[in-house]
Parts: sequence; C-alpha cells; structure tokens
Amino acid sequence: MSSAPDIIADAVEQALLSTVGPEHAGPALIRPCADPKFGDYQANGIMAVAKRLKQNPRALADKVIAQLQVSEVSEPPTVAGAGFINFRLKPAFVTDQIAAAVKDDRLGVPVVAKPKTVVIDFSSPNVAKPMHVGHIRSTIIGDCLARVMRFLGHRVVTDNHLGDWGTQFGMLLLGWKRFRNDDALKQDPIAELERLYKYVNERDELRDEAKAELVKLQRGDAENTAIWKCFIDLSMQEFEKTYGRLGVSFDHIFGESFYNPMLKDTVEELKRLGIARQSEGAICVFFEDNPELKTAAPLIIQKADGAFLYGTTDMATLKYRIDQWHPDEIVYVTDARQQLHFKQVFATVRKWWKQTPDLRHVYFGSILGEDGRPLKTREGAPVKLNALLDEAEERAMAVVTEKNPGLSLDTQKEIARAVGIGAVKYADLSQNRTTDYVFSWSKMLAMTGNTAPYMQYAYVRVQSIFRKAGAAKTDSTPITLEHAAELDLAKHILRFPETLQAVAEDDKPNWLTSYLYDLSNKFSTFYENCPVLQSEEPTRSSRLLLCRLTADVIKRGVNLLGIDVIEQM
RNA sequence: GCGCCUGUAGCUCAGUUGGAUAGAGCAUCGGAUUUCUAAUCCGGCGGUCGGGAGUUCGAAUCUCCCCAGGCGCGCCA
Repeated sequence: MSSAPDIIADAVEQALLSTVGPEHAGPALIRPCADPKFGDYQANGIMAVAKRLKQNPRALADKVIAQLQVSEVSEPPTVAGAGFINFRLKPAFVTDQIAAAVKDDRLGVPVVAKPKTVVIDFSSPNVAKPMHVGHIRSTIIGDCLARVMRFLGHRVVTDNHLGDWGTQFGMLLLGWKRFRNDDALKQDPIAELERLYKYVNERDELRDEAKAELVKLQRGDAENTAIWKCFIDLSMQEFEKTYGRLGVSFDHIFGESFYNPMLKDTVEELKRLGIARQSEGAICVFFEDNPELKTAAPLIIQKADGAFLYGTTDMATLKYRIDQWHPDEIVYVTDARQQLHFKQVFATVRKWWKQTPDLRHVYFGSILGEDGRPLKTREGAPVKLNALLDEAEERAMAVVTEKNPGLSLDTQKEIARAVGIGAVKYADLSQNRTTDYVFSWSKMLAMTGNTAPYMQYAYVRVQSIFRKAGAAKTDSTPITLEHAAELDLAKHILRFPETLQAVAEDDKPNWLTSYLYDLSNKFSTFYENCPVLQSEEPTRSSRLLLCRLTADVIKRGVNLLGIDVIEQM
C-alpha cells in the first residue's frame, strides 16, 4: 500500500519529466500544506525547476498539472501562490486507506524496499560508576532510533560500547584490595566502588601503587583480571536493573576491553598505510587535507608511553563492526561535545577504506536544571539515573492516587510506572536533540500539552469506550467520515508512515512526538464532537473502527518511543 | 586565538532542509459539562525570528560582518 504523498510525488515527477525532460526534472518535494485551507499536500518542487530553467513557475505548474494523473487520490490539483501545486485528498481515498490500515498489523506502514544494516552505538555507561542523567539521552534516543528503524524493516544491530577499560582500574584495584568495606559493598556495590575510586584518587601517595596494579591488569595478571571481571559483573547487574526499568535492551555489549587485542595491529596498519605518523613521541593522524580539521589537534592513537587511547579503540571498533556486520550505516549516539572527535574518527576511516558505511554522529545537548546550569543534585553531584526514575514514579503516583483513588494499589503502581518513566523519556525525545534542554518535572508530567501523559490519556479514553461498547466490532464495517473532525483525524492517521520515514531519515525522534501530539489532539477534538456509543448505525461502528485505529497508532507510536500505554488512568 | 553549536511570544520549545499570513504548550483572559475518563475541548492576548548587510520571485532557514551564551581544541573518555 503506497501512501498519498508517495503516489502524488510519483505522479508529479512523471508529469515533470514529460514536461521538461529528464535533464531538468527534479524532485516533487511533497509536503503537508502549510495551511489546511490550501489542501492536504503541496508540491514545492516546481518552483525550483522553473528557477533553473528561468521559466515562469506558475506557467510551468500549469503545464505540469495538464500532464498530471492523480484523480485516484486527489481532487483536481490547483496552482497557487508563487507556483505551488495543492492537492486535497478525496474522501473516498481516505476511507479506503483507513479501511486498509484497520486490517493491517503494520497500520499501513510499508516495509522498506531496500533494508539497510544499521549499527547503533548508544548508552555506553562506565563500569564502577553509576548511570547518571548524562547517560539518559544516549540510551533513550538510541533505543528509539533502533525501534523505529527496525519497525521500518531495517536490520538493526544495537551495541552498548561499555566503558570497561582505562586508567581508573588501577585505582579501583588498589582500593578493592586495601580499603574495601564488604558491608557497604553488599548494600550498594556501585556506591562502594565509586567511594574506593575517589579515596585512592584523592591520595597522591597511592598513585604509584595504583599504577602498578594497572600495569599488572594490562599484562593479564590472573588475580587482577578476576577482580576486574568482578567490577564488570557488579556494574552490569546494576545497569541491567536500570535497562529493565527503561525497557531497553541490546544485541551486543562489547566493552572497550573487547578490542584490546586489536589495538596494536590497528595502529600498525594505520602507520603502514601512511595515515598515522609519529609526532612529539605519539602516533597521530593529521588532517592537512581537511579544511575543517587541519587547524585542530591531531587524533592521537598511541601515546608517547605506548598506551592506546579511546580514538584507537574507536578505530578498532569500526573495523570490527565493518568486518563483522557489513553495515550500510553506523550511528553513534553521544553528546555534542564529542563532535570534533567523531569528525576525526570518521575522517580517518575514510582515509583507511575507499568505501565506508554512512557514518553518523547523532549528537545531543546537555540536560540543564531550571536555573539553566547543568542538572545537578543540591549537593552538586550528578543526578543518578535510578534516583531520577524513582522520583518520576513517585510524582506520577501522587497524581494517580489523587485522580483515581478507587483503583487497586497494584494498578496505581503500574500506572505510575508507565506514566513516570514515559514522562521522562517523552520529555527528552520531544526536544530537538541537538540543543540543550531544561529538565522540568512539572512540564513533563503535565496532563496537557506535548507530554507522555497526554498521549496515554488519549489512549485510555479510547479503551474506556471499548470497555463500554459491548459487542465485538468487525473489520468489514464500512468507514464513513462525515464530520470534519473525523476526516481530519483520519487524514492524520494516514501520515504515520511518512512520519516514521522522516524520523529514520534524519534521526529525529521529536518528529514522532509531534506527530503523536497532533494525533492525540485531533482525537480529543473528535472525541468532543463525535459521540461514538450513542450514534446510530452505521456511524457507530465506523467511529468505533476509527477509535480502534487511533488507539493502535498511538500505542504503536509511543512504543516506538519506548513508552508503554496503560488501560486506565 | 581557532573551531563547533545555540539565540524564535513573558517562560519552555517546534519549525521536514529556501516556500504561502512564523506555530505549539505553559502563564494570562474569556467560554463549554443532564454526553463515551474534565488528566478534556473551543476562543482571545502575545513576535522587528539576537542586530546589520547580501544572495532571489521568495530567507527563521543560505553567505558575510557584528553582539550574547554554551562547548571543544596532543598524549582523559
């Protein structure tokens, strides 16, 4: 099943081709109309072609329309403004599409014609440290992109590039051996590991001993290796709890240490190929040929003392991923501060191989407190992710018990969990990821506006209708869209496929949240204006189907954000 | 010093890649409930898109110059 904009785009491009010929034709650039009074979709591409041909855009649009075959989908198209072509969907087309979507598990979203293999690298917490707000955006955005791309039919490989190696382990090993408190360890292993790290790190007199422990670990000493593995196990147990709460999972968790055996060869090969060279004792990659990178510092892949760095690991990781999975795309979800680093890494890869996957750094801004400063606790420490999720659930619980005290405690808890976690995720995903965002409990848990609870509430209202509807509804009921609110809602439902494609194309989850907000809004308008259960047949059954489809799209949409719906609130 | 990012309504933010009269939410003001969950809906108010110049049929969007803020720049990740 093709969506309306695809059908219109094909038709416009065909008409353009036969009007101006293949050498001048261009993309139709079909977009939703800026204002519904113009229609449903507009073609912006005619003006660009006219400009290149130095023709009058409106005249060209008229010629294109004369060739245009869209009567199946649209009312007769019209030329407007500077040379737009406007299309208004035929109600019959909308009802057919809705009827098809109702019968379709995928809600009318086609599987991509050419599936890509996409590696997504996200979350990447550090062993022996708690996950804090700094990890939340990577985890949530990466998970959302993976879900959307997977749903569209791409082969997605998610990989959690755990920070399980580095100089901090010397201090941890020493602390573990000499200053460990077993009771504290039992209580909260990560807090104890963090304490040990800080304790040793603050004492200069322990520095040499810590370094010696690190060297033993690096040389494969059995005892230190066993303790280090214990650090990883303890950390993973904690991380898994958090991932469980968030509903996030990974195909692979290859930590940085996984690549240790490959680092030496990676540096050797980059040297052999002339990509890296020695400078001031270190092995560096310079980018003299790259105007953007040539003035910056080089990418160092081996220190003067022989040690490797995270750039080295990144290069080895890339080689492994390419060899292992042959991806078409590799996506890194990290904060914006690493932009320079990834530009250097990507530039190095492009020197290394003639053909590389599409490498994308999907970066995001910081989370700020309401004072505009990076979010911290009152004591100035980073906010721990688990504590944040606890508070989200507590705040949601307070609302649930106030609004719906009659529900059982278990039900209230389940609602609080879905609403609280959902609110945190939604607040993050609904921002344009490239900018910093201000964290605000009251905004994310608000029942109105572009929030998770608003979406969940719209879903609940539909479910409530079904609880009262009684008799089962059939898919074969004819769809009738008479009220303006019905038609408006239906047309918006049909935009689900194009929305998901846009999200995957530009790695922008906030386009999906916007879509869902509009959908819930349009549903609420429909809900106010169009009685369902009290209507006469066949309107009643038709509206029930529209309700069910709306609920299915909301559920699917929020699930693609990694958020759960609930049956009542 | 060099580079990247950001600056849109009182506040928090969208703005699909150059398209039509710049949109939401919050706040504020007013209206709607014998009706399927009012955790709702409808309407009003509110803008020199940081400033200036340029590119063109058309600029919040592209270019240049300023101003302000954030971040990053050789052996941390």
